[in-house]
Amino acid sequence: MEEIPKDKVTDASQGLRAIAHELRLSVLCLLLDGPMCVHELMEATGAAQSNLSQHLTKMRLMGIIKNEKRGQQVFYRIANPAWGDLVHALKQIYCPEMCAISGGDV
Amino acid sequence: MEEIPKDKVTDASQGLRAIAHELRLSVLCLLLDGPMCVHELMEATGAAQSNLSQHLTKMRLMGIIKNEKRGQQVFYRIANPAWGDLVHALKQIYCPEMCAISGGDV
DNA sequence: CATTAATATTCGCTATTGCTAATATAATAG
DNA sequence: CTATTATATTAGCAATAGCGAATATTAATG
Repeated sequence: MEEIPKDKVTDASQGLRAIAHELRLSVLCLLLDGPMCVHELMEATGAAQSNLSQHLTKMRLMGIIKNEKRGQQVFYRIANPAWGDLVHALKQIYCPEMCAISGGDV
Repeated sequence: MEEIPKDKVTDASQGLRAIAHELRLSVLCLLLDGPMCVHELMEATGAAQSNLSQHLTKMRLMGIIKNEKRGQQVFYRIANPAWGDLVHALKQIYCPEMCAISGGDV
């Protein structure tokens, strides 16, 4: 494997912390399907408004998601599509049966 | 995208927490190249023995790594190779220049 | 058995995280 | 301007995480 410079490991570990939370990971997964506004995320997750807002702020400050104001609503979207690959890898680990691996030697 | 059951999101977020730390992520990356014993990890990371041991224990309890005793040494290895894919996705996000994507439409 | 090397565990402390309740801001409607 | 809706921010607290120092355990060696 490639050597990763120390400061990149620092960045990456901080990025991981930003999604290493049940609610924040749920939000990330939801946003993989496209942008959503806060109250849509509230309904989808069942989270309290203040709590959700704080988590969204944290993810935004860590560069995971971006926001865009439209009228009185704020839409959030994933900043880098590569997070989709990471979530996919996570699925392979925690719900392999969902990934339905067609061909692979054990 | 596929819907992920809530309990799987819980598991996955806990798994992420287990690697969302600079030292633990470093250990994960090191172990991607193969098993290592504790003092090798100490040298490679520069971490204090007690501290490293605590982090290894945490990762082991979370099922990220496994250990095997050989003599008075304990070797650690990654429990699921799919963590390599996840680290790869992380590299795409935090050090894209290292991934040297050959062909890809922007 | 005594010593040393490798690793794990416990303790005490500080720092960080996560949550709720309350309050603030901003846009829109009337 | 007032009220309402959508979202953000702040404060205060409980829970968790992370660290070093000290101690315990386990295996090898003499």
